Amino acid sequence: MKRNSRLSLALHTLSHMAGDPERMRTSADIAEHAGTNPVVVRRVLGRLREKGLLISEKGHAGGWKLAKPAHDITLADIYLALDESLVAETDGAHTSSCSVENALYSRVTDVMAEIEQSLIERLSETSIAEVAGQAKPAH
Amino acid sequence: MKRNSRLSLALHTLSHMAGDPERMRTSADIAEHAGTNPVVVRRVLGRLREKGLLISEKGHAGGWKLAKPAHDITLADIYLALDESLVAETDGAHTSSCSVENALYSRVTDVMAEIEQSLIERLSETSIAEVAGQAKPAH
DNA sequence: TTAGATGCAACCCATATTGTTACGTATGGG
DNA sequence: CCCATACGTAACAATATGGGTTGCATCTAA
Repeated sequence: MKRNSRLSLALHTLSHMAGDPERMRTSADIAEHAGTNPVVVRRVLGRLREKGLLISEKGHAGGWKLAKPAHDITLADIYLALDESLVAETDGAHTSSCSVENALYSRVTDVMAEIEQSLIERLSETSIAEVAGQAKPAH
Repeated sequence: MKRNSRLSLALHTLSHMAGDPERMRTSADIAEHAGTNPVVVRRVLGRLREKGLLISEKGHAGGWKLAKPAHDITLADIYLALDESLVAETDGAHTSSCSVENALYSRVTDVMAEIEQSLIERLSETSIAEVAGQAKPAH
């Protein structure tokens, strides 16, 4: 991890929400707990709303809450919703006249894609409900 | 990958060197091939010299070349020499008063460390000699 | 009707990265 | 002995990104 106060903020916030899913939280409340700014909170959580993880409502009783059961939201869902790929090689083409570079590129790209995939698999094993201290549901 | 033209430059350059290990290359030559600046090349390759992967010499016949056989330099060696850890959580402490955050942090940190380790293992399976098209040496 | 909440745009500031110029230093050729 | 050549390094500009802040429009429930 590195440039991911976004990811930290999202993970932290949703894990808290998992502990009391019906409670509406305002961006101001969340920002205070996370030590940041309401606008920053809305920016980050807005991405998660677009991906269907959160619901936001305006007005008096407005705020944010989970869009589905906490057991159905994994750390991978949050990671993916923020588009923070480690591989980040969506370039596509990359045709160089240098054969060494091409050989290198395909090898490194393969490894990175593989690593990215294992990261997602590992993150998908944990739901925010578990992080919040709730037991894993029996299947 | 993302902010690593450094890593790309290093991998590309050393892979080329593997194809003709005795040839001394100047930073100007390397920069031209890589489409960048000689100073940038010296900056990046300087790190690899510190880690014992390269040798540089000043003066007339000066330049850069591999410090050891190409078969003994893996992609992981280069990755590690640049200190471009994906995990990058050398912070250490991280004691929060929030139990949810602590639980989350330890879980995510574990996963990231594990992923970083597999990346290094995968990269260490390929030497720059192989990228340059040379066969793997029989053990 | 209005207070309180999100949505969003427009900034400022800090940081990291890359490119560039300039100059010091070492080294080998002539 | 010169000096051209190449590295070593500092200093600075340009750019990109991220985060913080302010302001205002919009929606909604009390």
